[in-house]
Amino acid sequence: MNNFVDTPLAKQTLNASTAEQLREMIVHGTLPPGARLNERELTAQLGVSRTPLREATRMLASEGMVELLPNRGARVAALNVESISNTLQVMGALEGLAGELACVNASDATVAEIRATHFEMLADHARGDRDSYFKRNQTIHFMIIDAGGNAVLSQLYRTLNAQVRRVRYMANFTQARWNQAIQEHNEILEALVKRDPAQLKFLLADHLAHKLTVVSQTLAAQAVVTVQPKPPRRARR
Amino acid sequence: MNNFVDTPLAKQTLNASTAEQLREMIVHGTLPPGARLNERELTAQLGVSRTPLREATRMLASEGMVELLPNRGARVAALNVESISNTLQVMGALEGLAGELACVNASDATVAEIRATHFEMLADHARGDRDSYFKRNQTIHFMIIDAGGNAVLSQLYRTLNAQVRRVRYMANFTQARWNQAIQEHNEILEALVKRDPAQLKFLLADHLAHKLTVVSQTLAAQAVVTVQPKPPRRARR
DNA sequence: GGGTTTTATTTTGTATACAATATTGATTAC
DNA sequence: GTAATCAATATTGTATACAAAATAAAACCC
Repeated sequence: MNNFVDTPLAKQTLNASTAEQLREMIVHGTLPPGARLNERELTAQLGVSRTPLREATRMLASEGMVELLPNRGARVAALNVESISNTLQVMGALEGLAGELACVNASDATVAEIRATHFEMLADHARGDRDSYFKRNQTIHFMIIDAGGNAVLSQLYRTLNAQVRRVRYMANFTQARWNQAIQEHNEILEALVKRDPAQLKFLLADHLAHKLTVVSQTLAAQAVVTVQPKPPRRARR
Repeated sequence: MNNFVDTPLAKQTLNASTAEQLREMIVHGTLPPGARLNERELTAQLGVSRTPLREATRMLASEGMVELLPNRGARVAALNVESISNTLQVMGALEGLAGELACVNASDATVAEIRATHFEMLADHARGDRDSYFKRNQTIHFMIIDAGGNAVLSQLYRTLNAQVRRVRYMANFTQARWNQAIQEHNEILEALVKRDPAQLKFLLADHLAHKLTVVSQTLAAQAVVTVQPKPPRRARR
């Protein structure tokens, strides 16, 4: 029941794996919002030539992860409150749809699996294991999305989710909010088990709206985004 | 109030303009669903080298317009009932969200402009001018989407819409359905003017559900998709 | 003839080379 | 000193060259 199946040694083209690495670096914050993607540096760092690197950046651009500046290369997309708020709004609409679909389309086995994962997440909460909780939480949301059986929706949701993951909002995640989130998840599961589309839709949208609040606060606190320092330049003859 | 502002002679990079041309060819049907994108042929046809062409196909792949087959190039994404149905469902959710947002965020001037365009569309209907109607109809939907003021949503909607536009469903668009669509649009406008989010959301989702019906019928009629014939091969010495 | 292996050819993937644009440091003018 | 200008350099955009894989024709076998 793992959605991230991809044998680590799976042979793929360089542009694809480069795209993955770049995504990783952007989500992880190694390439912070606004940072220029210098081709010379990145090719040296990733050990590939410019061709696959450029193809990768083009893909990321279409995903909204980077911005293309004609004749001036690419930079990591900014991460302001507005863009994240926009993204979360869209994700809310998608989750709502997914919830409706899941109530209709999900097999009993799938619902059972979501339920099981839900309890594992409760265990994470009880232990106070935030890292594990976040992963499990993500998994549950992906499971609900996928349970809808709409591949376009699943694909889109993952792309948008990667954007949001760039915000590191762990710090602003208080115990009180955590407890509340758990309560929301209990209700979400209940609606799913009851297969109540309207209710599940509402709960998921509501859940995401709360997330928006937390993320907004975090972004406001983080204030201005990081930009990369510039290296010195070789002297002229 | 034109959303398609892009000076035709605007100087941009070759990969961007190539991507546009490919999109055009795919939406227009020159490159039918399932067709392989032969780089040699396309470079000759478009007068560019492989580098910008490949960057363009990578962008289209991330948009969902083409599929990438490792070591076997790219082909135009298939157009079956399922994928289109999935896309329209997502568009429905997005339109619903946009409707809610538009009721809250749209300026009176914007609503007035949408209203004006609506009447022009009624004129198209009265004249039986289908081409003009379709364009105007598209414009109105884009206007509502944009009126929500969520750039992520607007961008996503346009990408998905391009997919759907690949289905040529003119034939299956009966006069009865046309009349009904006009009636739906009347109600949509009314809800927008009244700024009733819930109602507008419902109507837009409903409107798109009807569109799904028509498109599904068309696809069922079109049956299996076109594939390109293979050219003969030069004899061996 | 039908199926399999071998070899030629095409096609794609990646690296590099060249061209155009942008940037930056130095130089100059005031 | 500051602003404008200019030239060196870096960076990006595009074309081509080379390598690897896939495909298709031919040769072979039975």
